[in-house]
Amino acid sequence: MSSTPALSTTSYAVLSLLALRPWSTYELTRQMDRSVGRMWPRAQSKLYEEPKKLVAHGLAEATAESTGRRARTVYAITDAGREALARWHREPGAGPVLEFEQLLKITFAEHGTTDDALATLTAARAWARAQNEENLAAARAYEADAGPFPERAAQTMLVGRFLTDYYRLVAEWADWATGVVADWPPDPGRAVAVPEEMRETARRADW
Amino acid sequence: MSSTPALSTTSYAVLSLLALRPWSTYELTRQMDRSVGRMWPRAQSKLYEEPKKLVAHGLAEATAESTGRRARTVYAITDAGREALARWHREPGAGPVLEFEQLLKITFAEHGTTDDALATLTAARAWARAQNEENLAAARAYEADAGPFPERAAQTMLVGRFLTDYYRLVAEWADWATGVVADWPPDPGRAVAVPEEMRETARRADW
DNA sequence: TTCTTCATGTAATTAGTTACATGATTGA
DNA sequence: TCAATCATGTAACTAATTACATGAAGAA
Repeated sequence: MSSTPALSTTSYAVLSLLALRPWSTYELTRQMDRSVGRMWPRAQSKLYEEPKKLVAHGLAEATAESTGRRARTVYAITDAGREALARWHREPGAGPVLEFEQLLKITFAEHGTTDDALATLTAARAWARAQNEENLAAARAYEADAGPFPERAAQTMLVGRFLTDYYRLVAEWADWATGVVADWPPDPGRAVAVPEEMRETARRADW
Repeated sequence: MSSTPALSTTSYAVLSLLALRPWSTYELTRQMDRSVGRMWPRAQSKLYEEPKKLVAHGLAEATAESTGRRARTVYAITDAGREALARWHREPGAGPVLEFEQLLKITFAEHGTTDDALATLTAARAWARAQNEENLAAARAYEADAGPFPERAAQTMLVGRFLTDYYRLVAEWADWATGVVADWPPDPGRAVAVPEEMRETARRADW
């Protein structure tokens, strides 16, 4: 009845990090940027709230520390927290949710110019390249046995494989689409679908 | 100063649909489910708000109709709306944002059991299969020249190709990961990364 | 004629982002 | 010693979701 608000997936994401080791809130935000944010992106300020919720539920403990006259809070998981995590893992979870503004623009390309569409595709390509940069660095680190949390390499590899293939998918799609759009007339409203590509698309959907 | 709230990507998504033809709000929600929702998923109630915002900005017009004693509202784009769309297309837009709870669970698989992880992967596989079902139906329809908005086939194909490859990526990843996890001991905390797969992951990231 | 599903909409709530503020540390 | 960046946190706001409500149309 009295209510600490219910736990969300974001709560479990933070709790999962706390299961690794204690972190200060700022450290959590950094870690989120690098790792978890790839599959569960959340704003920094959210990461200042969630640990408080975890404490209210008894899943984490807060310790007040200080650097000079400035306070900081370090959070650690509790036994109840580990149990809550285990329960969470027993549910299969939600499938991927994609938000892709650039793809939305391509969908309705006829309201812009062909050059607009090409620029959009170039931006998508650049995005994939930039994401992959960090990904590649991480992969190399693990190969050289220098990745963080080496005892978790098995899990990290599963995730790394997905992300790698995902970034590559975006890049390859953007390259292919650029080739297709390059043959469009200046007004995309007059573009005609290439029959061979239509067939190939249908073929790929058939598995 | 006085403020109709600013336009969001969701606003432009709705406006793009209105550029195709006028729709009632309910029709918009159906259309969103089938097409645009794949790359820009939004709750139904949102789609009742956005058109009002478009009207306030002068980008759409509302017409009150009725079915019996029940009112309904049909929205149509204005010339200013088309110009706004064209301006929107001049900006390259944001890259894809992924939210993938199942991948998050796999990342921290050590807090559940190996069976939990396998169940999560099975769910991911099923999700991809289900999504692809509709996708395949649409691809076949276009192949048979029976898709909606045939004059937009060129754009539809670009988008269809991305989604097809994306769903397939999820399925293939889930299959591969299932094979890997099947060899884990019951406690994923004791799982060891397969060196050959590590190398392959790094190799794939290198493009 | 009743049940179910389609169709239409609003209200309440929550999740999340943007913007701001400021102390500590480092390096030019 | 000043500027820049790292570290820490809150406040205000907005976007989005969940839940609800109810009329119309078609099926049993």
